[in-house]
Amino acid sequence: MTMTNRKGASALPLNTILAGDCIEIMNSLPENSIDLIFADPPYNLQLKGELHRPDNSRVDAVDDHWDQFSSFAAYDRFTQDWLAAARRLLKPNGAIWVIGSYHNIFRVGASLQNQGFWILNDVIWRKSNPMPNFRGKRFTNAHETMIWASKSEGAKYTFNYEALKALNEGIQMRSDWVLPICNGGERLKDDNGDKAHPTQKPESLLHRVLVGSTNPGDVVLDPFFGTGTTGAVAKMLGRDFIGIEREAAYRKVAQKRLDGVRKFDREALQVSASKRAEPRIPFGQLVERGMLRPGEELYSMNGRFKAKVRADGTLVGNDVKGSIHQVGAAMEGAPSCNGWTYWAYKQGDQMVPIDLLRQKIRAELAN
Amino acid sequence: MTMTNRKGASALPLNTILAGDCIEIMNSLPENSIDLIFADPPYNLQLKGELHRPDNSRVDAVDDHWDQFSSFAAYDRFTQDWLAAARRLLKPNGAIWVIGSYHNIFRVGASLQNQGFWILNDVIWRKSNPMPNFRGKRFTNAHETMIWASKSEGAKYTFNYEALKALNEGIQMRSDWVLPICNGGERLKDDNGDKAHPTQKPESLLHRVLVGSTNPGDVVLDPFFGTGTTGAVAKMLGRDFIGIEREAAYRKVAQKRLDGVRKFDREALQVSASKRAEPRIPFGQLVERGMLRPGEELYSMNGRFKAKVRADGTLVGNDVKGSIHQVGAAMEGAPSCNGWTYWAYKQGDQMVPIDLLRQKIRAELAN
DNA sequence: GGTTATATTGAATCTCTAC
DNA sequence: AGTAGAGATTCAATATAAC
Repeated sequence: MTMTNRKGASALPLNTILAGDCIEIMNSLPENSIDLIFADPPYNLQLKGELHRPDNSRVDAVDDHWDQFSSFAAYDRFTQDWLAAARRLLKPNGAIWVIGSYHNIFRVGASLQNQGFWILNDVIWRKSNPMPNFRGKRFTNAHETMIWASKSEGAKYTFNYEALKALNEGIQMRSDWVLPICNGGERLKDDNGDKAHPTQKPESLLHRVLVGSTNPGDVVLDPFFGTGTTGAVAKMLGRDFIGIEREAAYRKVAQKRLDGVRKFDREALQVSASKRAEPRIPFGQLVERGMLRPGEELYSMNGRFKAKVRADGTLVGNDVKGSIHQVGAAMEGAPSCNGWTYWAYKQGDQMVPIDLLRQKIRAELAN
Repeated sequence: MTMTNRKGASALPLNTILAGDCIEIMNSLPENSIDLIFADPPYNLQLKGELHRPDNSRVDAVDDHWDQFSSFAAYDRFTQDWLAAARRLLKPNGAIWVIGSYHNIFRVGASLQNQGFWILNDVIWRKSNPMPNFRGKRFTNAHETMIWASKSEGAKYTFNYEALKALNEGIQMRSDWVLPICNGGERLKDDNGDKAHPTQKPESLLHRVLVGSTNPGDVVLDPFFGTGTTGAVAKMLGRDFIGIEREAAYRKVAQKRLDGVRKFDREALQVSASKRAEPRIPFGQLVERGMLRPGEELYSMNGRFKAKVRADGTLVGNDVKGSIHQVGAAMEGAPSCNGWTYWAYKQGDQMVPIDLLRQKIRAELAN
């Protein structure tokens, strides 16, 4: 078992599968120590009798003993208990994902809100190849719901907006994700060749969750580890994981799976970063460095306005003085304005946005 | 006001809009008399400040008084009260639909279950043209959730399986529906030319609901009638409706709308048949799905260049980072480049164009 | 009249840092 | 803790204007 020290000092059993009840084990771990929790709790499915396909073959439904709850009240108690334990573990800026279906997700969502978690999105996993509804009595149950929540309102959760936008070829990622269910070679089998776990989640789903809401080196906890999809993807992506699983059979399959996973190389783990993460360059530096001279004129990109650079890095034009942002906003009569992309200078006949000069400085700083 | 006698004998104010508080009015109507309830209750959005688009225009938010609740507890009481009144009205084999967002739907779902309703499906309305996330801080909120429930477990609810299958070009209807939001000519305007209601639902949505879960002659109740989409579609489809609406302004717009609706409007039927476009497959999906691994190398089909795949679906090579198209263009010094046909991966000795992987996903989605 | 830019808008829990 | 200022941020569908 790898133990490690983090700021705050308590030891975490990183990259291991812990055996036992998830509530007890979570309560034994140090508080405020986890960056992200991904949880796929039992679904409280209430299949009465057996289900048969039209050809009379039996559908292998989720009917394991761990999925039977006597009542909604019992399920609520269970949910509240494991959520409270999870909440204690999360760092103040940590976040949680919970996946479920209509059988349980409404109760989970209400409990999350009641405990002070702040819902950021509900995300729909739209299955591209779901099991059809054999009886034709309802809609094909073709999706599951995930809730993404921060520990509390106003917390600074991690969201790699640009990386997800890149994953989606330049268009911001929506709350509905179209991904296939886990089958084929990815679906783990037990020694009899049967599926090892009834609800194994696809790695593609966890890839998107972890790329979007964690950074390399973060600690990801999965209290219902199952066959370890969360751990496998975390390892690939250079995140640390902690798994908790009660059933020995699942732990065995998961450990074997994890042993076979390789981490992607460092360069591949770099993702597109947001501008917010880049160092801040005051406009005055452009003047100090002589990239723009006091007295030089700047022009709005829409060609409608101009202003003059002053020695202290402010602008003046149309009786307005102030920062590049303030003067731009005043000219447009707008509540705010990004001066970096609003203003340009003249180079011969060309209009060059001043943001290019900032980029030049940033490139210098990077070397 | 049309009054009519049904088996059970009590009079129902069919095809009218009742003015007042929906709980009081529902309690004044005869029990076990309604076939279907469609409810679009307040979402309790809890908006804080103002929001501006990147172009500085202001978003016209839903800040109406009817959406304000002091706490989750207050919202829960309201939900339990109107659901109890609705439940009393439903025939034993009646059913209910409730639509909501993550702000309220989990509380609604839990209350439904607590009161003995039996959830049949949760259905996702995937908006083809949602409002984007302007600040890049969350996923585009691109869907709303509907819960479909029978009055109790084992009830013989109405489900027109074949009609829905026909609506869906012969394929079983799934639990996710892609439909555009209500705009254009369908969006009702007030006398000033502004939108008459902040959250008018599209007729296509109600069309699918009513075709699927009612029969001609059924009575459909909408306790939050608004501009009367439920009534308009019910009238077109030959169902009777009862609307309840507290705000006089909404009632006025709705009545005018209803007066203009003809039964079996052909055009409306066509609106509901959504066209299927060829799905766009972002390159990132090949990475998420494990068809290509982060760190793997791609080669240009002309054999001159190579680049490495990153975890967010971008490429990196020769100091250039970006999409498959951007990096291809940069390497060739070309203004643009179709990365799908430009790049290939190695399979043994073979070079396989990545477009083949995209075709594989498309074929999967067609099923 | 027809085609091409430009403007508007939609159920939204939508920033971060320094003072 | 609250405030002020820097500065980052959008997709699809209509409607209207311009050419």
